[in-house]
Amino acid sequence: MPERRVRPTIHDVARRAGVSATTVSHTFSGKGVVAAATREHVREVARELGYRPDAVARGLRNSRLGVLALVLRPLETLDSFLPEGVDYFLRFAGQAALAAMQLGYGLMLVSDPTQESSPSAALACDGFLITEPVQGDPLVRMLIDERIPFLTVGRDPANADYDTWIDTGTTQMTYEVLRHLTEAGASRVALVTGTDRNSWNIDAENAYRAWAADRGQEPLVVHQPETAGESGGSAAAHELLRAASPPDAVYCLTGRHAAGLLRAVTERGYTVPGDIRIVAGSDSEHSRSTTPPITSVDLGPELLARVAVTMLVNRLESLDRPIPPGDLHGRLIVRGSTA
Amino acid sequence: MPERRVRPTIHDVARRAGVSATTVSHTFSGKGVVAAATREHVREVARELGYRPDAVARGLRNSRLGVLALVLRPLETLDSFLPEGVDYFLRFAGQAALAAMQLGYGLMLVSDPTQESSPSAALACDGFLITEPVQGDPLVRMLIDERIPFLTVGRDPANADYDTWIDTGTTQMTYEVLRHLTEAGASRVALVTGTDRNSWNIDAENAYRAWAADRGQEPLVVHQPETAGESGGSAAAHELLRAASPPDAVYCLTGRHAAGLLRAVTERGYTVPGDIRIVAGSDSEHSRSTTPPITSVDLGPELLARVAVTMLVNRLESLDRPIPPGDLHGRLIVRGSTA
DNA sequence: CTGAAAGCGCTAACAG
DNA sequence: CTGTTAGCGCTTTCAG
Repeated sequence: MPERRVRPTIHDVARRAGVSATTVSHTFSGKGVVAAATREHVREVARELGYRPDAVARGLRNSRLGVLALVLRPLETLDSFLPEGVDYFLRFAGQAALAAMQLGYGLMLVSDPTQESSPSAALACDGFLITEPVQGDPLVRMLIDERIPFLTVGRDPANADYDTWIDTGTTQMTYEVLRHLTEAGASRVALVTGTDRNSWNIDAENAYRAWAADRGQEPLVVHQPETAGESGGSAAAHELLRAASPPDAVYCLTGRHAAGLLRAVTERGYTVPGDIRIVAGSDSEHSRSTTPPITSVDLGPELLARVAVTMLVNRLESLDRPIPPGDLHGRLIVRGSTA
Repeated sequence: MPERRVRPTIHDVARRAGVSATTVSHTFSGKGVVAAATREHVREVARELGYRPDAVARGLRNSRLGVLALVLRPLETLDSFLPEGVDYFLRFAGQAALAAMQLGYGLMLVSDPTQESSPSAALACDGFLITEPVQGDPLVRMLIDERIPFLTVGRDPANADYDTWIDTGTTQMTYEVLRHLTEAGASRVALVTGTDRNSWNIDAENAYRAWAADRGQEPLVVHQPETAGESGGSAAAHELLRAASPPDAVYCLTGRHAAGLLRAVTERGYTVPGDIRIVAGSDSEHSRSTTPPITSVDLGPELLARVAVTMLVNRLESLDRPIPPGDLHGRLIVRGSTA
């Protein structure tokens, strides 16, 4: 490996400028008081030398690296080769990175740092963003214990010890979907959820059960691992069609389950949306490109990400930057599978 | 802001284990020689205390943070609110992050670190990945000068001083698209490129001009800024239709230009693909959801990202991990706009 | 095989 | 306003 050229240090600048290292430090950190003339001179010399403060050394002193960590929980349960159907997380990550940049931070994608295997740089981040923490999430626990600032998108369903989470409005959206299905002519709606114990799955199932109870209906719920993808959807289809009173509408929380279910019921000769209406809880390539395309919930990850980053940075810096306005609760995109 | 709980340091472990800090350091870095029994004991104590080496302090000594930086060049010229139609970069970033994780690295999304405004942590990264560097890219220059390992996806068209770049096969793909259009019945093909001076735009235009010259045809090229999006596509349409001999096929390198162009020509009463065939050089939501859907090149960012990360880490560690196999040159997805 | 000592580049006190 | 001093947590000679 080629040796890195030695970057000029604060001492090089100090010597060349005829001042002390402290003065250089102060002119760059803006902390101490430096005469305007001195400051100008130091800046000038630094520019000549190509000096830039070293973030690592700086971070060592003030434990502030200028980096936010992003943990995309559900990605960790997914296969290594990122399948289609996870638009949500990529859109979230991309937007979060941009927002962080604009606030002067880097955004690092990391896997769970409670795992020994994770890059140790993860622990050095200034704050954490966690999407859809799982029930009793060990990372949330650790961050609380270590007093590291963090924010979760969706809450840890088993942890009441923190309030730094963003409500993604799953309950409300579930009712909206159920209403939509009813209006589209469905009389018996089933639910297919994933098996991760996160608030998304849990809140949706609770809302569904409450709704069913309200209507005096027997709830019809199937669980399939998120990782099962389309074949999980197809398995759910078989299970549902065997039921005592089979559904005429299915709400699948994941796009891949929905796509698999659509294919399975179609192959069995049912028409969609004639015999069975289908809605996906997360919009994705998978839901758009089927025949018919699947009515889906667009969770609006872009806005969610911007809001989350802004809130976290506000916490980090005890500031009050305005939170980007807008509805965090997603919207239903009606397509052929229910229309 | 709450004060962080003090993490145990190497000294805490040393004291508790009755050894010196050096020994602890050695057992964790694997560098020196430590008796097996001692090593076990130290590990044990460290576990009790919840000790994990501090990546920042460690990085200070050996300038190795365990983090890869990813610079998505074209994103920087885009509006802050990430528009639809940039699937490519998000898919690339997501996959790169996963690949990096699996090799024990974090992946940090950063903006150009030659800019003063960028988070200074950016400079501390061990290696850089740059997608589509621009002509005479200042970041590439800087990385060469500073001897920081890097890899570009697409080359810097004006910099022959490095060979650590991945060929995305733009030239070859351009010919493939032109052939496809010809086979679809086109006799006069125009090209719409972006204005960023990167190898993607440049190679495509060169290939197109060579192809036109071969056929003794007058080339018909329009440039529109990437940022212009759909309205850029619509502007291109107006320009092309005014031409002395208007095209019966258009190859738009960006998905958003293609979508705008499709709309504009349709509004003017042309049929697609009857009167005009359209191909987009980059697959995206925009190209899929139009009527008709637009034939597009899927650049395969997932594989590109995995290959790039693996190659970069190999360089960093002077290793020879196998490069994920597969064709890096993208594939054409034929849709209604040419069929 | 183990440990003492000397920093990596920077910043936080505190004196001048 | 500026400089001196003393480390942050870890690694690295180099002697035992």
